[in-house]
Amino acid sequence: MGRAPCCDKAKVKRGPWSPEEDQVLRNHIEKNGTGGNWIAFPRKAGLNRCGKSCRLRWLNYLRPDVKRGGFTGEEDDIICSLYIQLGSRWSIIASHLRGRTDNDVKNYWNTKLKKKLMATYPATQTPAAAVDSEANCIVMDTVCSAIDEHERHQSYSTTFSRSSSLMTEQREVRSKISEQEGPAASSSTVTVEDRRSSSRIGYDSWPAGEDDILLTEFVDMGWISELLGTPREAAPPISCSFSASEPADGQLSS
DNA sequence: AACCGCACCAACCGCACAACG
DNA sequence: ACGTTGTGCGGTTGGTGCGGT
Repeated sequence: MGRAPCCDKAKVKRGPWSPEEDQVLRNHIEKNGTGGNWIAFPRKAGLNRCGKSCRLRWLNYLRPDVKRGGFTGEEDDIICSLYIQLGSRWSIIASHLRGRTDNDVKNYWNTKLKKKLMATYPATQTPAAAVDSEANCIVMDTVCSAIDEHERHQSYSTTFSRSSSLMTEQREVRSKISEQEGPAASSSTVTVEDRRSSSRIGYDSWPAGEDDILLTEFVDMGWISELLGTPREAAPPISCSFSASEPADGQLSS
């Protein structure tokens, strides 16, 4: 037996909210707050709506800090970058964008951003950015696998196998550290160096408890802006070497 | 003017998980 | 420890508007 529904769907109003309903909901929250119980909320507020519907309406539309209007190039970058790292964790992605809701971000990705990227990088095309910079190679590979794990990743797997092997390598290092030091100590750091100058251009730690390393933290995501038609200064071609290393405090042995 | 297809986005649905008794 | 309930989330649907024919 499944769980009981949160409300009687035959009795509550559904569909688009009227301005009057919006006003009732807004007024009640301004005076009393949400009350900490959305199921009971519509009865208290005098709305003939499902509690979940009230919650959604407030969070996605009526909240005073909800930002309306088009997404900026900077927001595009953030969404792409986080999607690469996290996948469709829309609530987390939205939390990095002031005033945007998970529903907004999800709709924007599904209707616009994904199509833009797919159109810019058909499976048969070798991205110029990838030729110039290994850093961008890695990002591109991850984008492809994130957008379409089967077709795209296979298309690029030969050219960009580096990122896959790198991820595997990182997991193996972490696994070894865990074996030696225990799960609590299973953290490491990763540096990215410019081979020409041997200078460090990227750095991140890999804290215990994190499932995956966030490689894209290191690389300039500006190329995504270029793809999407919001140009910014192009990153110079850089050769990168990735290596797992001990944290600065040297507590761990590899 | 009417129709059609498409894009957009608000809203819904169902599931997983957390909180609580 | 377990069952119940509320919340949050991601996937999906359906209404609306707009452009093309």
